[in-house]
Amino acid sequence: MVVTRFAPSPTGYLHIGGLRTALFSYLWAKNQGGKFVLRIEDTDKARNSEEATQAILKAFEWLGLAADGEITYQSQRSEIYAKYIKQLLDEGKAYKCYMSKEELTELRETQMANKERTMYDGRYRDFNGTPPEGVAPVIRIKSPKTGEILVKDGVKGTISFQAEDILDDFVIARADGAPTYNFVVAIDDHLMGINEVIRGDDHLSNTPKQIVVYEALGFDIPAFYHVPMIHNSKGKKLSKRDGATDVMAYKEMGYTPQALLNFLVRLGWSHGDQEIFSMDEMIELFNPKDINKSASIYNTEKLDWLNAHYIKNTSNDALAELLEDYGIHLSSHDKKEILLDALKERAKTLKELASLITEILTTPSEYEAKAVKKAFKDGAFEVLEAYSEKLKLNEPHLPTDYHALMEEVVSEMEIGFGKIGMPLRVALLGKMGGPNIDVIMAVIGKEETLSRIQQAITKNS
RNA sequence: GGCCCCGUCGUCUAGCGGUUAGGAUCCAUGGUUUUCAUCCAUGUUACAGGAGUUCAAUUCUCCUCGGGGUCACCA
Repeated sequence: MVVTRFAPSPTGYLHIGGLRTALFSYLWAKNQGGKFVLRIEDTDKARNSEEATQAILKAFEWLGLAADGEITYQSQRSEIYAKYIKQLLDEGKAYKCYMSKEELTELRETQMANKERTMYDGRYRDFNGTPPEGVAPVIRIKSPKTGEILVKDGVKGTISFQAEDILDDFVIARADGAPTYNFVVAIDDHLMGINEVIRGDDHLSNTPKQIVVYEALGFDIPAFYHVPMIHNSKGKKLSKRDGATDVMAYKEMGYTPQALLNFLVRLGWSHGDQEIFSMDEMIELFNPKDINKSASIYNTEKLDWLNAHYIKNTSNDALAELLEDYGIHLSSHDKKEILLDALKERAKTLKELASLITEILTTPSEYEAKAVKKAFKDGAFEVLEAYSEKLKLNEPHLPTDYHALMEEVVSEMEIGFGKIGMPLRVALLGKMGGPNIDVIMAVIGKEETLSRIQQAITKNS
């Protein structure tokens, strides 16, 4: 069974890049009928926080991505790691290194001065003398000094590293006993049964080290898929400084989970010419072998388009529910259908939709000068008065009813349709743009329409 | 700097030796709309460069250039 994972370190909110690798992992697990598990890498007490973990979980919840099984916290597994450290020590595959931090720094500086690769020189690898006083040792693993390390990657192909180029006896446990990242990752992935690792390609150069750990421990090496980075417009790795990378900020901006996920799945992955993917389609069609090799630049133009698309194609009931989070309560509004039908194709975001709704439902407090100048001229008020009179004598309900009354006025006064449309629009909204006027009137009703017309005339004569 | 990865329209991408290099987005223009938006149509724009292999290279190989990632007792 395929088991994939998402393993964030809780140092902050969930960002776009993390979400995309999480999505890929999720989709592939589901596609394979496997499991997608979540592991919180909270070994660095200084930088981690419980709030960050909660923020990540909250984002997952908003997006509807659920992890299978219990969440694993590395901070609760120290005895497991200690056991493996002891095992490697006992087997002679790891050793204690008594080099002080000062000595290490000194070594590095010398190497840099000689333009050599900075690496640990292995001075305690075969040490069996008396350890120096007052130095708490770190544990280092014995890495191969020569030879080829092959990383079989499902995205990039097989990558070859030379041990002498990249490896040294790296630290697997700090002086305080805490294990390091490359060590625990290998252990956890193995223990959690993870056999397909999908992660950012910034981890590619870590992989040989993890392979060293896998081999020392006799574990099977999982399949790797290193997905390219998402870059900012400057071509650099997307970071928190690049504006909205907090996934939850997208909710605030009015994006739907569906649009965000669809946007992300197409960043670095494609299925022919298809642009729109439902969650079911993503699951059915996703395959990590189709992931791109090159990094992509983060640009939200397409996200806006997708979001508009999904808003247009969401049922009014569902929209009304989504709008609750944006301060719009429509569930009991009797003209909900008419209103949403008219507005949902005009908004790129739910936030925009919310403000469009507010705009219509609120009596205008002011009138745009330009609109007034253009609409309220030569006899415009007479036409408005005529329409008011017509309204008072009728009981219109639907947009078509209001429209019919407009037609009557137009034909009785022998004027063009523009002579009533424009003034009415400005009277109702205070500006030029907007949805069909008959729709607006039907939504706000006869009384409010009459009152807005009167107010417009009073305030603008 | 060492090591590793990458390089098709501005952006997201299709392509997997022979294509008028396709789609989407963006932008522009036209149509629809009393307005705006939607929608529809049309259009501008790309194989980083150079060698080689081949009857034929965007596609395969090498080099150059460009970009990125990584080199911790951080994850």
